[in-house]
Amino acid sequence: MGRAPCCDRAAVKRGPWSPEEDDALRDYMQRHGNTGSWITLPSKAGLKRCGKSCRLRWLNYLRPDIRHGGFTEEEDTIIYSLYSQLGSKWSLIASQLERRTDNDVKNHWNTKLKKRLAAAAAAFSTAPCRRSPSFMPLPAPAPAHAHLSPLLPLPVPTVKAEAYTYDDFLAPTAGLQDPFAAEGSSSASAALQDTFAAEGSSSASAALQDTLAAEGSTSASAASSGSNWSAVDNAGGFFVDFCAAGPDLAAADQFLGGFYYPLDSTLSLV
DNA sequence: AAGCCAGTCAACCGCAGGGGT
DNA sequence: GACCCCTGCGGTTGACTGGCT
Repeated sequence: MGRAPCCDRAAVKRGPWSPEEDDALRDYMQRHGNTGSWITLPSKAGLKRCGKSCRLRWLNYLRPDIRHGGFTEEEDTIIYSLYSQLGSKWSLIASQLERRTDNDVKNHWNTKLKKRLAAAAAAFSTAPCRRSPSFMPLPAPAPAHAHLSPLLPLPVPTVKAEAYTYDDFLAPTAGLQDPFAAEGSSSASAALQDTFAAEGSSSASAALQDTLAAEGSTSASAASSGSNWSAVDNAGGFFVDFCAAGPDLAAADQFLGGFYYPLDSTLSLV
C-alpha cells in the first residue's frame, strides 16, 4: 500500500502550464505571497492544479528573481567542484549560485556538464597523463607549471572538515601505469620526477611552491617538507594534477586527474 | 516533405524529514 | 513517542524542438 496522493488526480489539471494559469499564479503570489500552505493555494488562486505543481511552477519558473540558461564558465566550474564533493545535492549546489534553481542546475548537469566530464575522462584515460589537459574545462589562465594550475579565487564553500581520501575524488588510476611505461618511465612516480626535473623543479612539492610563489601567495606552506601533501593549507583551493600517496613523492604510484579541491585546512591523501 | 533521432527542459512522482499536535 | 500533514528534494518522464537523412 503506497502513500495516498497529495491531491485528487482526476480533479486537477496536469502537464504544461498555460499563460492564463501562469498569470493567475503570478498574480496571486504578487498580491498575497504564499502565506498559507501550498496545498490550499490552488483553490485560493482559482487554479485547478495540485499544490505541489503550483509550488514547482513558482519556484522554478515564475519567481522573478531567477535566471534561466546561459550558464557561465565560472558557474560550470563551481558546479563541477561542488558535485565532486557533494554529489547530486542540487539544492545545495544551486544555493551557491546566484539566482539559480536546483532544477536548472540539475538539468544543466545532466544535459551538458556530465557529458563534457565523461568526454574529458575518456580522453584522459587514453592519453599519457603528462600531456593530458586539465580534467575539467576551466576558465583559468595558463598555469606557470604544466601540472599545477594557479589558485582560483572561487567562492566555493568548504563542506568537509576531515581529511580527504582517494575515495572522495574520482580516481582514474586504472590503466594509468601503461601510459607511463609507454613513455619510458617505469612508474607514475618516475614520470613525475622526470617531468619536474625537466621543468627545473626537484619535486612536485617544489613545483607547487614555485607556482604559489609566482602567485604571490604566502599562505601555502604546501608540502614544504617536500614529502607530503597533507601539510597543504590555503584559502580557496587549487588544482592538483599529480597527487602522491604515501609519505614521499618518490613513492607515488597513484595518480589523480586534475580536480579543483577546495581546502579548509588540510588535504590529506591517504 | 516526411520520418527519425538526440538534446533540452518543464513537470511529475515518490520519498525523506521536519514540525505540529 | 506516535501520528499526521506539509514541504523540499532528487530521480525520472515526456513533450517539444531542431538537425539530419
